[in-house]
Amino acid sequence: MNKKKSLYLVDVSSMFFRAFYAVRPLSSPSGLPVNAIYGFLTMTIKLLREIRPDYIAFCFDRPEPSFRKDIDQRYKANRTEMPEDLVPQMPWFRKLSEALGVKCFDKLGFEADDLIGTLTKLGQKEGLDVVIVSGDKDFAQLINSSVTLYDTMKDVRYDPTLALEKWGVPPEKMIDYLALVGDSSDNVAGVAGIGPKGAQKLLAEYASLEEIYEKLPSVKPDGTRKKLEASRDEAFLSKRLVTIVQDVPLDCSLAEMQLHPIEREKVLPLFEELGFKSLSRQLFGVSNPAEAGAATPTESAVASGASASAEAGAGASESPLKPGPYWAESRLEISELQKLLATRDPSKEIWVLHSERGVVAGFDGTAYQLAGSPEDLGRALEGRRLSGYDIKDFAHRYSLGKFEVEWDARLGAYVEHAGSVESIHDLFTKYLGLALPDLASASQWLAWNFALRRAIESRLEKSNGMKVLKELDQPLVPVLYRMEKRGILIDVELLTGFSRELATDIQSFEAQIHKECGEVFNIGSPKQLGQILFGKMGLPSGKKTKTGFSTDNEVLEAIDHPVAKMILNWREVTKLKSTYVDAIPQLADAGGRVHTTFNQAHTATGRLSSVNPNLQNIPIRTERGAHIRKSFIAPKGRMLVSADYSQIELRILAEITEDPGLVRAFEQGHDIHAATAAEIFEVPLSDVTSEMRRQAKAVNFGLAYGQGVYGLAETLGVPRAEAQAIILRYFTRFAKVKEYMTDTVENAKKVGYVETLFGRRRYLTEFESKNAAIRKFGERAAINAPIQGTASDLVKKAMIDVERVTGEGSGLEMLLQVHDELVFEADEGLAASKLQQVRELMQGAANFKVPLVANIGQGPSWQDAH
DNA sequence: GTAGGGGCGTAC
DNA sequence: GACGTACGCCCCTACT
Repeated sequence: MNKKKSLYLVDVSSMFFRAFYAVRPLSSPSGLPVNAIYGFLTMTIKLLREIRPDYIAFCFDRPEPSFRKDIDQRYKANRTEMPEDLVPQMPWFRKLSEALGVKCFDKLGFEADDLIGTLTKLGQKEGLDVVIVSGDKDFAQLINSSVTLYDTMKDVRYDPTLALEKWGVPPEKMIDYLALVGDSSDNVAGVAGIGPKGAQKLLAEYASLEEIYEKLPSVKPDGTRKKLEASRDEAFLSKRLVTIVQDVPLDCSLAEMQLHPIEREKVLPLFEELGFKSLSRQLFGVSNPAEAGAATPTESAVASGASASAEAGAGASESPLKPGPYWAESRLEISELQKLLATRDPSKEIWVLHSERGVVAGFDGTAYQLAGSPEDLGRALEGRRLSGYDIKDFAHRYSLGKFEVEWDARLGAYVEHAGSVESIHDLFTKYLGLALPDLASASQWLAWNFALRRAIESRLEKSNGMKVLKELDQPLVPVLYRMEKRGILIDVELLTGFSRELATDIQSFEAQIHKECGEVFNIGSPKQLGQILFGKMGLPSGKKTKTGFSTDNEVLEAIDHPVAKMILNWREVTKLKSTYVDAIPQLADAGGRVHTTFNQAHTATGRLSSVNPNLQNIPIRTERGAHIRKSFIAPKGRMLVSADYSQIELRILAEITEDPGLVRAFEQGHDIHAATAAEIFEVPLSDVTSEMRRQAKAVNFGLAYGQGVYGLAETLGVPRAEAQAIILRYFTRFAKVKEYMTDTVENAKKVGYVETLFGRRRYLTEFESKNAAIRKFGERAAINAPIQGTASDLVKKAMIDVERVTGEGSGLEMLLQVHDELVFEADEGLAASKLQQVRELMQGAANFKVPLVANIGQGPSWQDAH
């Protein structure tokens, strides 16, 4: 888990070219185009803060031609002129690099590649891990056991093994490979007619270009020998051109390449000139560091047993890199860790932090850099109370057993401000105003994590978010961890068979559609489909999208032509096949179980989301969809159990609004849609027709989303006036609901956020927009978030309660959460009282006036459990 | 070859 | 523009 020091060598030209194309046109206050500069800075900052090299150098090409032009006049002669908007940005790359404290190199007569080659050699001599940052495959020739090539765009690090896999030749043959293949972007000819495959074949047999030509007579007299003969001179010339020079006379020492702290007084004026306000904020936090909440990282008051001699370290405003050593530091074998913890109170907090540099553990005033096997770490932490960042992820990485969460910074930040929380680096910036906290040592890692905790907690206290964090999100972590670890069994054979059936269906639909349309085209391309249906066939087109005709379900359903039906069928089957039937088995483990990951710090409302695979959108509504639920099964001797809340969001709407009509309907246990229909159509419950109920149901569904007249009219397929009338009657009968909507929006505009009944906040900035559509969107989100969010809080609470009476050894284990539904695996002979207990815990998850109702079903598959 | 936006469709 | 919250597939574009 401990590493050699690293030297990062960056090929700057490849970086800014990528940046130029990747970032939309931007200009500075003075009109200078700055998109490439902006992209370059984003990439650089990311590299500095997330990778944190020990040494780093940026290498630049010079505008003058290099020695390669003297070897061959054609070299790089095919290069198109630099884009007009990039030219004035050129001087800035170097200026900014230097301001950021990065050593820069260029040299007349040489290219960046040669400087990188030379510095690579230097780094190796010094015993460093050298990482070349570039997307250019030419550098593969430099790869060896201590040199890797890092393509930031693809986030791949090529070591000798990966390089062999990628280019089919080992790094030491890469020069010969390039000489054979050539490089069209540099106008290096190579051997005409020989491409990657041919070169790989040759180099599998021969050691080098020289050997190939020495033994040319032994090369098979197929086309290859002729091609080689014809291009002999080009091949050797190419080899000279692609060989990176490793002994450029450079006067430099390693010390100069040490990563320096960013000096804000050098950088800020440049950023200001360029108009990079957001980058300034990102790098340095708010302009007044005092506002950042914790510019002075001191020891967290809650940390158990931490060094008592903590003193305030330097504030971010003085030096963003030194939190000061608050903790003693030591290296520790995990076997030793186990001994150390043996006599320690398990309820006392232990910090655990995972990073590229390994694991840091912290307790009793000491930060330990751990060494040893991941499994041993899992055992050593059994039954402990943990603090860190993304503990669920940590638990999976180190196969934890039982544990509790004292503090999870990812969740803390999420509860503090709902919305996607991805990296801890963003949190350092957001809460501490730090661009580059120095995290080189275990104690520094811990010290900054303490500071981060203090900063987030102080905001949580102000917003009353602590309760949500401590009572809902943190206790949920071990529950979700176990659910993910268990996974759910799928019937792979059933899916395989279904996949074949779907393939046949797809073929037949395709044939019919192509015949009907009179030509073969890609039905999956909305563009082609639109042209055929609305252009060629003249069918009635409906809506437009940004790029052309809309071909969505709604439009197709309105078309009275057999081909429209066929396309709808085709869509359904291809969707099911590609998204579910074929994709899910690929994610199953050896035992046929799939393990989703619940993202607990992502949605705007507090809901969970599910990825890899998403098991929260498994089809259910159509007949074919139900087939897919059939393939989620329980193992022999067990059953699947599904427990879902009935009408949870409408009940919450009733609870929040205290609307007497709505509350009464639930208290009396009426069919809520029928009861709503009775109210809005002013008929006795017994006289409600199915059409009235259908309309009321649509109104009920639309309500929580802030649906308007237009939307309801669309859903119901009635004129706007009629939809308007229905809504009007609804709001007359359920006046408190109307009041809630008005009040919520008004209050949200005033305070900038909305809250769930549990106190979870969602901040809304849409009201400040000049765009009316965006403001309207904010209003609907304000109406919806408390409802959806309260439901989500409630289910989280239920899960925590339920897990206390279920889990390993109980005969009933929770596997999935689908917003208002919990899915379990149960022993076949499980006592009915156990399920009743689950039901009651769900119904009692909150102390509401409105009754909560949960229904439980069971069966051999998820489909049957409903 | 590939990354990202767009279109679309699935769930609650 | 018109219904909230998600994830993920395929297509297309514009880059390498």
